[in-house]
Amino acid sequence: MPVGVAADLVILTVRDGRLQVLLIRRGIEPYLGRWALPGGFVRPDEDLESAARRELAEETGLSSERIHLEQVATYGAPDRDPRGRVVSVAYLALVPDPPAPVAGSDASSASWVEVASLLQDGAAGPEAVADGLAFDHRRILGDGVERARAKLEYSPLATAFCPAEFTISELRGIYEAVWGTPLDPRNFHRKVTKTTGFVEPSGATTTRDGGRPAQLFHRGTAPTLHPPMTRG
Amino acid sequence: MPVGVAADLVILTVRDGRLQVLLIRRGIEPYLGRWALPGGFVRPDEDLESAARRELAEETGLSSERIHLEQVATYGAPDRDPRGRVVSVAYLALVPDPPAPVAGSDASSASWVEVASLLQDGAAGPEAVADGLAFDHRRILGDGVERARAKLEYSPLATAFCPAEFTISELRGIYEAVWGTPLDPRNFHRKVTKTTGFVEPSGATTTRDGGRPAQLFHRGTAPTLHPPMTRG
DNA sequence: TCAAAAGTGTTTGGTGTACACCCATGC
DNA sequence: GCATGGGTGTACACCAAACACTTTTGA
Repeated sequence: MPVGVAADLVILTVRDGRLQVLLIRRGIEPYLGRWALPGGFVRPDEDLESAARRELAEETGLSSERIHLEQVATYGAPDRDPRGRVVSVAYLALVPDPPAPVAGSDASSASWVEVASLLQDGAAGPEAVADGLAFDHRRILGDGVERARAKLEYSPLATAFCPAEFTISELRGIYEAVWGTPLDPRNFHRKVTKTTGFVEPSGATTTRDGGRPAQLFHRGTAPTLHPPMTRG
Repeated sequence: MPVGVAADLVILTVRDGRLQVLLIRRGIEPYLGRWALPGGFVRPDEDLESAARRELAEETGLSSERIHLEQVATYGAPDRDPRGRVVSVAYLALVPDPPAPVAGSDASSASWVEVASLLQDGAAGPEAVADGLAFDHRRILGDGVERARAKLEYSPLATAFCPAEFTISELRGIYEAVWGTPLDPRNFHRKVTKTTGFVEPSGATTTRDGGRPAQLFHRGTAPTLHPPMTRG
């Protein structure tokens, strides 16, 4: 059975207060000209996660080491790729805001696209993005986003969207963008700072968000959140 | 790149109040004579989940349709199988208590093994089960069990371990076996019956557990639990 | 009548939510 | 001073843990 194994990436970021995903405009058939998740085949002696990290570096130029990357699921319907049997292992990557708008490596171009416009209920309205994503990438994107949303509740994952130092407001902005709901700034502040190991004060302050100076924090060490954050 | 794609199964049940997993005694090299998770290669025109269901039926004789089955993760380290490159998609199956003790299809034998004895901290003590599981199956088992433990909290998954009709005590026994902690029978009863959509009374009662007759319930329709069950 | 398990009531402390209020800066 | 966002205090509702207590069966 000749089977290809690919690693596809759901690379998420929060820009302008909205959740966005990195997509590639396909330069070859099938699905020429359509948007697709970045990815590629796993090499003969390459681990699955190594392949995902390599693709991530190729597409974003990010020296992947510090980027959060986790496996989401594997997709293997026999007819998911018209070229033949391809099993795709999907990875979720979370990157802090201002990663270079990306350099197209081959004849394809990449860009950040708002997730909300891709996941409209119903089959990706035509007015959204062309005719929707290539292959089964809409489903993969949906699963990846759902994973991210769920993990924000019980893990400190939201900090993976932030630069090394951030304010509580900025962290709240991540939650609001990913969940799509407004949160009470005061209760959020209390909750985050009282959950041990979530964030730790760096001592510095900033006024970049306007108003009274805000304390800067960096990620804590807790692997899970007790108690969890609750969705609006 | 010649790559084999396999589906491996973590088949869990609760028997005698303890969490057990179905293992196969390997009849061929490599790892001849060692315990391993049941599984096999995905066929050319077969979906991944179909392959998992087929293996499940072959190993347990269970007409898989009503069995809970979900994908857990995919394992693809280049050296995980000495025969060559094999990427394995692991599935978690939960079966109600008394599935036939299994009929060995080929030269191998299958049996239920207590999970606790396989996952002792440290590298599976020698006294546990032979020299531990074949391949990277100990890790796969660990991931599968962790998935099950986590999902009991926020989903009605525990009912997948139960027959069509069950008492609240029996359901509690599932939680206690999977989590490995005792739960207060009174608070558990209240919590389960008050969480809408978790279980629904069938009207009948039974005294099979001794004492006062207990109401029988069947699974409800809620996909998730609000509020979640909490681990002791 | 007793043991055993089912199920209910009640108390108590913790936690999430809503919102009033004060603080520290830029303009 | 005033607008803007940062951060704290507090009242109330709800929920979970602990456990006393009643109910209904089999032996």
